[in-house]
Order: sequence, then C-alpha cells, then structure tokens
Amino acid sequence: MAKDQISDTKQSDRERAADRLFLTLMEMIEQGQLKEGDALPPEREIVATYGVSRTVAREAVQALANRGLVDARPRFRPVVKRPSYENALETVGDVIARLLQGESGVRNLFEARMLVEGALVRKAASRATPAEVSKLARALHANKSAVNDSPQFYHTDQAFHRILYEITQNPVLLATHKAFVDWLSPHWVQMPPATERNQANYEAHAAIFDAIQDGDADRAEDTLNAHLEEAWDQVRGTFNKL
Amino acid sequence: MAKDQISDTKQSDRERAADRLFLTLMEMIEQGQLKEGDALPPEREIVATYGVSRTVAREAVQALANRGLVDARPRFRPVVKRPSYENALETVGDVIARLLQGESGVRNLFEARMLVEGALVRKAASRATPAEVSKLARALHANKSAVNDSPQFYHTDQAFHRILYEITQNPVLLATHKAFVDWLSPHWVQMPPATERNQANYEAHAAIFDAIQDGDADRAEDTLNAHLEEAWDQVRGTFNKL
DNA sequence: ACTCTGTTTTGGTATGACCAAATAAGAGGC
DNA sequence: GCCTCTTATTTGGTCATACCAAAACAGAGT
Repeated sequence: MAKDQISDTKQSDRERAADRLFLTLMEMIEQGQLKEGDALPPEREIVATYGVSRTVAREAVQALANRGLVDARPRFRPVVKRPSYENALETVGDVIARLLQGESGVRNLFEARMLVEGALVRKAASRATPAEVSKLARALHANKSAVNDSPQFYHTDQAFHRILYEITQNPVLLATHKAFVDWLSPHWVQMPPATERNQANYEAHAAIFDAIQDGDADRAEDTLNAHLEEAWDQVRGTFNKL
Repeated sequence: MAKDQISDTKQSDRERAADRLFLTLMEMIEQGQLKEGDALPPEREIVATYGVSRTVAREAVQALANRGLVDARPRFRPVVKRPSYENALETVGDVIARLLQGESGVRNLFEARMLVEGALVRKAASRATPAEVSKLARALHANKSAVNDSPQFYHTDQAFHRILYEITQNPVLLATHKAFVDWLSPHWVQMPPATERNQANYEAHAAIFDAIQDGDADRAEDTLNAHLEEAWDQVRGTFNKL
C-alpha cells in the first residue's frame, strides 16, 4: 500500500545553491546585463559578489557552458553566447555523435533530414515569393560557379539547402538545418573531392529549383529525394565498403 | 620523451581531468559497464578509483547529468540513463523553454511540428503497411473512447500522433516527437477541458486516418494541417487575449 | 610600434572539513 | 516473520584554503 501520493514533483527538495546561481546568471544573460561576447566575471569575483564558494561558482558556470549559454574553453574566461536553439543543440552534439555511431545511426538522421527538406521544398514550390525564388536562384548560381572548386562547392551546396530553411523564417527550422549540417558533415567530409560529383549535384539542385519555380510541389519533392538519396549513396561508401 | 601512462598528480596535460573522467564514465555507460538504472558509485569512491579530487569527480558527474546520461536529483545518487536522443534533448529543455517565451516563439515550434507531421502523414498515406494502419486504427479507437475523459483524451491524442512518428521506425523522429510534446505541452495544459473540443479533435483524427487509409497523401496533409491549425487557435487564447 | 620579459591574475585541481539529508542497521512491537 | 520506529553511518552539497601552470597584464628594451 503506497502511502505517498503519485505526484513526485518534489519541490520540497531545497534547491542547490549552484542551481540558484545558474538561474541568476542565465537571467543576466537573457536580459542583456551580460552581453554576447562579454567575458564572465572571474570566478573569485563571482564568489565575492554572490557570497558562495568557488565550488558553487564553478558548477554554475559549468552549467551555463553545458547549455550553450557561454563558451568555456579550458583555462580561458567563459564568453557569453547568445541564447539560441543552435547553441543549445550544439551542447548535446557530442552525445548525439555517439548515438550516430555506424551507418544506420547516420542513416536515421539523414532520413529525418530528407523528410524535413522534402516538406520544405513542397512548401517553397507552393508558397515561395518571387523574392525568395530569386534568392534561391542566386544560391544556385553560386553553386554552379563552384563546381570546379570542391571546398567552395561544399559551401555553396550547404548554402543552397539552407535557403530552403530560411524561406520559412522560422528559427526552429533554421536551427534544425544547423544541427543536420553539424552532425552529418563529419561523415561527408570524408568523401574525396570529385568534380564530376559536384556537377551532378549542381544539376540536381537546378532540377529542384526548376520544380520550385514552376510551383510543382510533387516534382520538387521527388527531385529533392532523388538528390539526397544519391548523396547518401555517395557517402555510404565511406562506411563499410563491401 | 616519456609519456606517463598512469594518471599522476601533475596535470601537465592540456585537457582537463574532469573532461577525461567524463569521457571515461560516458564510455562505461555506452558499453554497459554501468547499466541503465544503476546508481553511479559514490563520489568518494570515484575519487579513490580514478585518483582525482572530489572537485573533478563532481564536475564529471555534473557533465554526465547535463548531457542526459545520468539523472541527478539533488542529494540522491545519480542514476544511469540510457543514452538516447530523447534524453539528450531533454537536458536543453529549460533553455529551449526560455527561447519559446511568448506566442511567436511557441508558434515557431508549432509550425515546425506542422511541417514534420505533414510530411509524416504523406509518407504514411503512401507507404504505410496494413499492420501500421491497423495500429493507427487502434489508437484512433482509443482516442474516440476517451472523448468524455479529458485527461485520458489528451493522452490518447498524443498517442495517436506518436504513431505517425513510430511508423518511420526512426529514433531521430521519435525523439522529435517527444521534444514537441515536452516543449509544447506546458502551453497546452493551460486549456480548460472541454468535451466538445475533444469531439472535434477526434473527428479530425478520424479524417486524417481515413485519408491515410485511402492512400491520399494530399488529403492527409490537408486534413492534418487543418487539424493542427485549429488546435493552434484553441491554444492561442491562452496567451494574450487581445 | 613591436617584441621580449617579468609580474599578477585566474582557471584547474587537490585537501580537509562540516552539515543535513539519505540510507543502512538495529531495536522493538504486532 | 513482517512492519515501523530509532539510531548510526554513508553520502551529496557547500565552504575554506592552498598550489600550480597558463593566461592576461605591464614594462622594458629594441
């Protein structure tokens, strides 16, 4: 017979001093008292200001770092970062990277990307404004110009795809794009440069663009899927080459 | 030049001892030496085992907690959690919650959800197996049965939507669903219960299901969008009631 | 203005200690 | 034996102090 209530929200637990300090500092960052790029006060100053031990001060700072609110390199003063979905997601990147081990893990993430991006091109095809289309056109042009310059091509490739996310003007989706790039790119950069591949990818981008410009959502999605599936095949070889 | 193999007291290494210990513990969790549900060894035991100070041991444990690898309630022994996208995303939840402040922030996340879920129903309509369809049918039935029980309806509502993600058998998308629910629900639960609303939502679910069963991707997406947009209007009132 | 150098500051780590809450162990009652 | 209450022990949270090496700073010299 359980006597205690189910509600396990134990607010009765006295909060830890480190957590309190963490909240205080986080609010200072949010409210701009600590601006982006600023260095955090020295630990000993935090100790004096808030009347806590260095242990607590350090734990609070570490908590800030782990949430992407400050950038803390060893032996350097932590620097305030702007709170954003991107920075928050970045902090879990190393764990995500572990979860992505092996081909199937990467494939899962890549499929998620295909799903999202497929929806984005559909949306673009049906609702993109002329201004947005021309923005995409510029990105496509830049991509074409870089066919013979693999590093630059890689860059313009990502930029092209990013436009698809930017069109939504949705910071959550923007962050999603960054997450895809950050977590997928380690596997992509292993591919040896190849101009022919660049050319093929550019043509795929062009086909996607055409479909969007024509307002053909189905074709846009299909060409995008074909493009990404092909890209996957290219990367796949960097795993087990059997 | 001699490279010391044993961790000696001198820290001439550039990397921090806490980071090293963190990695060590993380690998132990990954490799199952520390199983899910297990409690971490007492801090003083970690100190003895790895020859580090308690400061370092505590920082490492905190790092584990901040990445969702252990569940560390104040004053309790940290409990090992299974590494997963869900647990990783959970740790940034509090920062995300801040970013979501105001109607527009929530709207952004909700739009991302609409985009993803729209793609999911399309996929379901065109590729769902009979087994998956019947799974969805069961969820729909459970949802119908709960129309008069708002808490239960809320639960079956989420379950219905989750099936859409489960069909992909993609852990990344599963985690995405959990993130949407976790981050959006705080705003949803503010709505007063209303049987009529439940009924309307159930009917929307049924319409979506029909479209999927018919293999009509366009209709599935349209009905889903209508459903979510309606849900948004319901929630919207909980913000500023201009 | 720039590089080199000595001094001060600051982050990383180690110790040791204390408290209060959690847990384990023991005692007593049914 | 099983359950509850009490006591002893363990353990997490916090503080204070100290030392080292790297970083930031301040001058001196070119």
